[in-house]
Amino acid sequence: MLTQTITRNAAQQPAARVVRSVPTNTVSLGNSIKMMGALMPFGRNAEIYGQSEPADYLYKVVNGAVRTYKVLNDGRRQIGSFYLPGDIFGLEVGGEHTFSAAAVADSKILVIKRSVLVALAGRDKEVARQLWAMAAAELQRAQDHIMLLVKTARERVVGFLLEMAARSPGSSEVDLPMSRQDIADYLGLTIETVSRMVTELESTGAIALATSRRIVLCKRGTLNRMNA
Amino acid sequence: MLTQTITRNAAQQPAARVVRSVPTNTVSLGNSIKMMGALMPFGRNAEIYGQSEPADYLYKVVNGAVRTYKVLNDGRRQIGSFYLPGDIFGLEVGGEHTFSAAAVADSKILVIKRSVLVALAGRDKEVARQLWAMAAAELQRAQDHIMLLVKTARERVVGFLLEMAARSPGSSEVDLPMSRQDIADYLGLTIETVSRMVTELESTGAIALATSRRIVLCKRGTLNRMNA
DNA sequence: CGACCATTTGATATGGATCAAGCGATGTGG
DNA sequence: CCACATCGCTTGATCCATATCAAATGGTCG
Repeated sequence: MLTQTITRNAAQQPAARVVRSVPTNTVSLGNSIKMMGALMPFGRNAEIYGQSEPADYLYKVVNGAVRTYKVLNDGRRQIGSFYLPGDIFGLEVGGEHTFSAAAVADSKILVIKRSVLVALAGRDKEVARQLWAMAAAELQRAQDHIMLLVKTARERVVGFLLEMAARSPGSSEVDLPMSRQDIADYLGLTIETVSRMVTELESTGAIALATSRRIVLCKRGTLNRMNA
Repeated sequence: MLTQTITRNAAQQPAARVVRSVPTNTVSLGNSIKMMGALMPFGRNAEIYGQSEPADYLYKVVNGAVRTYKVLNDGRRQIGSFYLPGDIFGLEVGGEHTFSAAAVADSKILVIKRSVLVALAGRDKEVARQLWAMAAAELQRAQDHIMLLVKTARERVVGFLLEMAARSPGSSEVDLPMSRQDIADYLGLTIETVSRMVTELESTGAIALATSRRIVLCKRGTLNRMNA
């Protein structure tokens, strides 16, 4: 075992906790809610929040990408989810974060005070509905992840690519913001196995690599069939 | 692959959908809500609801045990969760069930109309809070499950036993209502591997088997350490 | 008692991990 | 602007954990 790769130091940006009196700008959260929030930049690998810190803020990815993850006692890292532009993360049901969060690439993140939103939800049915929808999305994500993790390496990689494609604007071409190591830690595989599976898919013509991070899904039927 | 074991027919009890004018009895749901519901018996392996059926009811295990699961195209079965007495299941965020549910052993299940509860939640803050807590528990379960699935076979089995122990009344002795096949399908392992790991744990004295379904956790420290 | 089902045990095969090295791109300092 | 270090990714060789295939054992119910 020992997938290692403990996020090496990094964090050159101020941590999210240090949100103080930043100039508030009105931005849309979810679909219809207009919320006050602070737009913060995070450098690649910068920590946004840590596991078991109080979950006082919600975050919306404006651009870039974010991963949530846990590091086990022995150093193995498991990525819980990736969040792409438009996605909201950091919503916890309990009082504190169950995962840590870090920027996968340089990102701009909208930071919203949780208490504001929760208070609002108490009065506004629509806000409450959206909070529910976020929790729902989170649960769906986790359940889909479970189904991925019991498959073969090939199926996991295919499943991952299809998932990313479904979440991307141009659905036939995927731009992966994360490294092979991130993918490996998400899929419970090693970096070598991920790489080999990608190579294999390419050699069968199921996908094509514009660059190692930019993948074209050629044979959608084949891929969908492999997704079992 | 091919863990197979497609739940063989079974279902000798009327399906839950057929809930009609059953004599309603008042029973406690969660902690404080008193709800109208129908108590229904389900025989071992009887289907309670099927995947992608409308989620019109909530269910509370009164006694026995329930599994939720999905069957993949190729026949592999993945169990999402086990529910023990006191647990509530069947709450979906969307309109329909994302898993199927079946009784692991002969069980009595309290069936509650969802619409009644949701309507009530609109008026009663406490009910709304409890619905939120249920969703939270569900998410927590899924996330814990993800962390289990990336571990070694030994760790998964240990993690499973500790989880079951934590949820059981007498915490040092566990009565497993489910078969080895159920455990295997929950952990993403084969029945043989589960059996071997149990045998191994027994031979090292970490656990003892009263019967194959009744397990005593002897060396809790050792087990916790293996749980990484 | 005998049939059936769940579980265990054994022998072998294999998918993915591990160890190791090579390669290409990116950026940095001289 | 080039030389070189670094980093991310790929490729290769080997090992090992778990799956697979097969059979024995044990418990339960008619």
